[in-house]
Amino acid sequence: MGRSPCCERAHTNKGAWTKEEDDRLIAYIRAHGEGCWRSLPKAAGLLRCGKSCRLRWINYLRPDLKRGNFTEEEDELIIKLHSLLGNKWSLIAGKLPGRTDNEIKNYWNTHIRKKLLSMGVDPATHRPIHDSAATITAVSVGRTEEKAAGFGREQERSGEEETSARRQHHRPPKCPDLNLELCISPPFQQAPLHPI
DNA sequence: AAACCCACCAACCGCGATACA
DNA sequence: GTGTATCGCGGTTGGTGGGTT
Repeated sequence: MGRSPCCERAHTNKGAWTKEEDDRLIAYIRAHGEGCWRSLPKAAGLLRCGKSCRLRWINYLRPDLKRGNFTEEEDELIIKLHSLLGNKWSLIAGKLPGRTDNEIKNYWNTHIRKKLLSMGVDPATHRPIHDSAATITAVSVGRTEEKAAGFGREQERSGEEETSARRQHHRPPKCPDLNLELCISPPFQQAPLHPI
């Protein structure tokens, strides 16, 4: 037996969201709050699967989203956090109020990667590209050899990988020399939307 | 002006983790 | 303790718009 589909595909919309769908979703969450994504589409009168609703809300509709260009400070913070955490985009997003994991992931892949490469830094390992033995990193934060080897190999896109990052899923990063006070929490806490 | 290329980003997919019966 | 449903994450895809030839 396989995993059951997350939604009934025959009766769900796909692709770009319409204004009306956005409005419905916003209105529903304002009234009832987040949660129970599975049943939300039906309750909100949306022909979407719960996953899609959740993504749309988190990545686009949430009122506390910052949007707009990333600042230099945000750039540096992302690089720093990535050197420590690897592709743990949700954790990184947790340290950047108003930014989403998807947004940061996209930004990394389109901007920061190139920026680091142009600086001669391997975005996967945060080491100088032609200095394989060096322990110097692009950012001046402490990190261990073990982490350097374990993180960021995803960029090879060879199928053989995807592994290390995934295997470390939800495992706290080993950073004995740093206390970033990492915790899993929504990127930005505001007063609850729903009056309950 | 048209065709092509490229960068960006919203959205989807698959899977592991977690909750719950 | 086990099986199933649901959530949440990271990787990937595809549409679109802007730039270039």
